[in-house]
Amino acid sequence: MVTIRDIAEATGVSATTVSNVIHGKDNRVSAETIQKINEAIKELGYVPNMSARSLVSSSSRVIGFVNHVITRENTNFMEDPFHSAAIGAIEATLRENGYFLMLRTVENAEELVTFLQRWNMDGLFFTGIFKDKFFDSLAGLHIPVVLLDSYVHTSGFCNVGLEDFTGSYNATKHLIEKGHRHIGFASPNIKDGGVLQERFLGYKSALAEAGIPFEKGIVFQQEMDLNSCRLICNDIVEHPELTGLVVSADIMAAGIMTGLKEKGKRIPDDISIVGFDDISLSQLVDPPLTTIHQDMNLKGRLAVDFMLQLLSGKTLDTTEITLSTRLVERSSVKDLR
Amino acid sequence: MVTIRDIAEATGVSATTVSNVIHGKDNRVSAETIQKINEAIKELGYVPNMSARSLVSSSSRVIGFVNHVITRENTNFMEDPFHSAAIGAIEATLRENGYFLMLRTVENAEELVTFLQRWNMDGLFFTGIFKDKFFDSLAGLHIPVVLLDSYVHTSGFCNVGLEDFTGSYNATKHLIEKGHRHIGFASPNIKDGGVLQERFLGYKSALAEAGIPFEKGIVFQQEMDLNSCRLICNDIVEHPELTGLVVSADIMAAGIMTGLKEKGKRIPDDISIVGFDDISLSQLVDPPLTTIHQDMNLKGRLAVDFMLQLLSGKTLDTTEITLSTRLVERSSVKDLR
DNA sequence: TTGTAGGCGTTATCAG
DNA sequence: CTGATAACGCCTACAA
Repeated sequence: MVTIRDIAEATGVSATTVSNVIHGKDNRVSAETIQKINEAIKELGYVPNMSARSLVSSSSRVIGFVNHVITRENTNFMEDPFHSAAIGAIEATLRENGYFLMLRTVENAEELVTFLQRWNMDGLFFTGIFKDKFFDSLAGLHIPVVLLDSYVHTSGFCNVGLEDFTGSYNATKHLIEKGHRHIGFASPNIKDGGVLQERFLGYKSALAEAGIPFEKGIVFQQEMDLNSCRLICNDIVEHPELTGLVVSADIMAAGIMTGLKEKGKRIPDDISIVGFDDISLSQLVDPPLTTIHQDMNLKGRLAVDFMLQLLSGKTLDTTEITLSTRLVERSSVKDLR
Repeated sequence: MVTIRDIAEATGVSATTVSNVIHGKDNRVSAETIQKINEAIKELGYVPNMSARSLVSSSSRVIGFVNHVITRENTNFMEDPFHSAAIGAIEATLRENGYFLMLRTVENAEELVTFLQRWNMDGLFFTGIFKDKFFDSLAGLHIPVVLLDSYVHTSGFCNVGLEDFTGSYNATKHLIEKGHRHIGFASPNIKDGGVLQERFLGYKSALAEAGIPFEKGIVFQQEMDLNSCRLICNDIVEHPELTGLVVSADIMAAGIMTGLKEKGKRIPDDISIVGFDDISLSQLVDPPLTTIHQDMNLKGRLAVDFMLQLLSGKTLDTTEITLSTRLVERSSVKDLR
């Protein structure tokens, strides 16, 4: 390993001078020396040792991407196409700015704090649902934290979110406007304070506004995989009055469409479906899915924007961005009027 | 930050002793002291500083996951559902074994080496296509390297791959057995020495074996997104003799199915399609896609197995695992016989 | 413009 | 059993 001292010896100067050149403190070093040192750095292939740097400067240039508390065994947190899209965007932008990305799932607050301290992370991205209690342990750490899709309003954290409520409200309203009156709601397990709850509330709100009584019996909660979707379909066909379904995730909508078709139901003739997310999949299913669009790449980029500002020590004017959604009409909704 | 010295002072022993306890060198410390120290560690919330540890031990417990050389702008390397699935599996297993995962895309060998040295990584996962030249710069680094889906046979690296050739051969053969004679091949851009090339060769081989002449004109290469697939469909319909299509990725197969349907073609009645990968999507499209199955989670886990063995300094009996594939018959292939 | 000294937190060596 | 000491590579005063 080539160290700063090797460069110093090779060029006949002190380590300090080399360090100064590396950090661009050009006013303290003669142009000639700078030249010489830079050449030696190239020549010998010097690369700064981040561990050493991190140790002395208590900044590591490492940013963590931490994923929700794992509940089930076997949860592969990358399976969600969203996380992956966001992470990709985040890695790219972070890299351009000289930061490094560490990926981590944690099961509890303790693990998280440990993780942070081990590497004295410079910042943290969070996604998924956390209890408020979870965040309390973070509050004392004063390190930049950017949340993705969080509804835990802990002060001091930035958040890039989505109009989940409105999106889902619009999805439901769309069905209502097309003449539907019996509209179910399907979703992965709805947890308190999460994205899905907002979407659920949006659905209920649209119903209420239209004077349609909410029925608990037509809210279906299951995992997102295909077999779970098939289970939901068993329930759905027990409700022949249903003409429409709001689904809080496209993947699930696709699964339900498949399940329904297997049972001989036609979409949208027998049941209309509106999804959420507008992942590429929604254009690939048959019929193409009417859904609520969101821009995940943008979400990732904005999250990094926040992070970079936070890291640079700026005080922010806003700490909360809520991206808007829009309905994308395709062919999975039938006009009943 | 609580340091080892804080613990030492709190318990009235030396830093060395604390260090010994932390590393389980119990034979060198009295049971009583151990007890005391462990309590203090809990009490004060001591967490080892990895930077310091890494600095002195020249091992960081950081494993890098490096993605292919980026060619296009805008390439979001997480968009491929495979990478994400593999990464998830890798992170989980690595974590269980006390390692940390850093994600990184690099554009050239220099960047890679720099990245490695900055953190003196303990190991490296690679995915995507690299030129041999790329690896040469790694060879001198003697750090454990595990490749995913590589066909660059540089000695000293482990690789977890797939029977790409055979899988694609079987896909093609399946169509032939069902009576198809005019079979096209669609794929993302086929690069030399990559997975896709193998799949392409498998296709050609099956053709040759059946005495079907290979036709360059019915090999379609495009990006994987829907619009590119639509472009392919324009070409496909120019070849009315085509009854079957082997597609080297399910996502693309799904896109082509959509494009074809938009043009009024029925699947499988007008054209039969066989995909590759068996991602969940393939069960969600209509008709469900006949495809070549592979287990991506397993791939990730095996890759970590390799890595852990390498890290423990073992000499391996095998350095190459090739996972097998199998044909999953669904409904996208018509029997022409 | 350049150099010296001290220290970041940890571990290994060697002595008590 | 326990502890002092040096070293890992780098950075930041402070001196020269």
